[in-house]
Amino acid sequence: MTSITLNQIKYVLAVEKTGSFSAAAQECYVTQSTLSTMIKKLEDALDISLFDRKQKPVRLTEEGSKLIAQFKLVYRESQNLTELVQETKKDFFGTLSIGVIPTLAPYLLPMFLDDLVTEFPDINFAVSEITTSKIVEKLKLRELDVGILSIPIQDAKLETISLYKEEFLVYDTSKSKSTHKKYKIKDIDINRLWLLEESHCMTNQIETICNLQKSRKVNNNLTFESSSMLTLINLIHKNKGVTLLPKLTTYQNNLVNKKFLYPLAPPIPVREIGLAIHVNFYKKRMLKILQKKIMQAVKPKLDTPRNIKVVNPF
Amino acid sequence: MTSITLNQIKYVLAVEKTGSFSAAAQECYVTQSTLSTMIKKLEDALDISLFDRKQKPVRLTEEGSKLIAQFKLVYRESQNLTELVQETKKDFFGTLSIGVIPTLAPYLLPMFLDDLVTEFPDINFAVSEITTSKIVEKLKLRELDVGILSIPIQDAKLETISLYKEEFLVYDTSKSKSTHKKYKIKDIDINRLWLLEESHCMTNQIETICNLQKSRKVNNNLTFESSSMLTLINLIHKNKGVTLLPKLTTYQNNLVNKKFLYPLAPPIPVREIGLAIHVNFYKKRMLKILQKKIMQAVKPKLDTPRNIKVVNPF
DNA sequence: TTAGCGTTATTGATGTCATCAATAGTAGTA
DNA sequence: TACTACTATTGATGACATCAATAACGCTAA
Repeated sequence: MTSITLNQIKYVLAVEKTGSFSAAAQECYVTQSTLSTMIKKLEDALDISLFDRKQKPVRLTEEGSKLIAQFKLVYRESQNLTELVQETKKDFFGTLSIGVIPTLAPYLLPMFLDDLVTEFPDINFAVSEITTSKIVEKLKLRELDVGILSIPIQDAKLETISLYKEEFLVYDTSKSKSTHKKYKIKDIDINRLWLLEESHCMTNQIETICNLQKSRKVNNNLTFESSSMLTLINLIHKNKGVTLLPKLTTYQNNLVNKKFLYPLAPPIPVREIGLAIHVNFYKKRMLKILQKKIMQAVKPKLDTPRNIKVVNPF
Repeated sequence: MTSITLNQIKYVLAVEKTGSFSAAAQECYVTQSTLSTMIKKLEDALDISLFDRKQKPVRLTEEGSKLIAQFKLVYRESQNLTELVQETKKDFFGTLSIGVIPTLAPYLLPMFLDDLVTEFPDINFAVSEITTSKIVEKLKLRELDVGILSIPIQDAKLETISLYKEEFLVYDTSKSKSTHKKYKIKDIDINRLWLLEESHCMTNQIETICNLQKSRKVNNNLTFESSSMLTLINLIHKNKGVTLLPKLTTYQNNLVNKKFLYPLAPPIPVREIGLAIHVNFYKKRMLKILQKKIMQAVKPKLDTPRNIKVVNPF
């Protein structure tokens, strides 16, 4: 024996309201025969006649009258559940912990974070600036919800969502802009190349672009290790050095002097930035919001060149 | 998009309670895969993850936690509805209007009515003693719920339920019992035959049994019209008359002298008594109760002879 | 590191149920 | 009697729930 369904209840209430099977069927967007069959099926299951069809309009039986209030209550509460679901989906609440790599945080976060925090006041955003390896580790331990980093990353337990592609520009303080139209990779004076310490993907990416060997030293008697873009750029200024900068790092960045920026010749090396989550991450809707906010903030500031080469961060 | 079903709610509550999909599946008497699929289906429809499967035991998500109380409420109210249905089926309430023919009422009603009224105090029994034609008319007008009468009756709008068959006995006050073993139809002295007025089925039945013509007078200068069995029998006593009596009229009836009763030879004429209702009568459960009560009261008091002939009441 | 175990997810086949179109049946009216 | 409006019934079909089998995953012990 099958139990009462909410659909059947809906049909019963429609007949009670309209006093007509055919009108009720219209209200429920089914045919009259469907509604007739389903109400009969319910009556048979209950072993109770709910309606007296011979009366015009159709009326409840005495037994039907005794039950109708409870039918209404069940249906109302199920509607309340549906409404509560919709409200729950509208309201974002809880905590979203975000890890951002240091070569992104200073330029990307200001682009969207204030807007995000304002629009979703009930969400507790916990943002930390950590390297890719830390992000991966914490994601896997489920101590972090989402990372914003350079992709692809290869880990079976993680999943990534692409946000945008960002070209590398040459930042060469030894030259003036009028000298070169397009800077070729081979034009880079690797003896003046400055990089962040090795835990940064961007470092790996630049080394890949320039075909550099690992464990390279800048000068014969100097080992430079810093995680700070600020330090890096100031040293470049002082020593007429050169490095590669992702395009967004140069956007509205007073630290970077535009006259030392050179686009590279195609295929233009780019880094791809995305979100990373654990495969069983369940706050999917917050993720979507984050994704949307970032892309909305970034897209107007980036062209997407045609002839590009995504540089692997490892 | 399909809406939430009570079955899905049941599954969700079982998982919330047990903290395990497989345990919940057992509780719901379905396989784990069914339960897993259906909960996933619900989550997809709602676009909300209700459970965090990675925790052991399985736990509600924050969103799930916000919704679970309402899930419980809907389910509880649907259970309340089911319980109310069962209660409604147990309780008999309202009015049952019963029409009984006069040749039955005096002997049949005392057999079961007190028992019936006592057992179902919430039912309002409205019993009236009226002839078959009045019963038929009122049934069709829906002014009467059920008639107790001699069947068959032919009417497309009515439906009958057989209760029992009741043999006719000869009641002949001119003879002593030792004279005849079995009374034959042809032995009836039709000149001393007394009958009720013509609106009574029993009168028609006796005339059919005895092959009498209609509009017959008892005596040359006397027209006898009465609806009262009491009058009939008293006149028979006074005039050494004869009539046919259904067997139940003779049961524990001090008015009838047993020594004047004679069984008839086979094929024994019988009248069949039954219930009549309108085809759209909906108080079926009360009807069943009435049927049961009558048959329980009558059956021990009637043998069912083998060689019988049902006499049509018309 | 591997094997084993317990648990959840997925998939294809199958049974069950809801639905519709067509039509029968009913009652009322002109 | 014909027509109309309404409810019931029936067979075909599409949608859905279910199961068996197996994959995938995580944990633990050897």
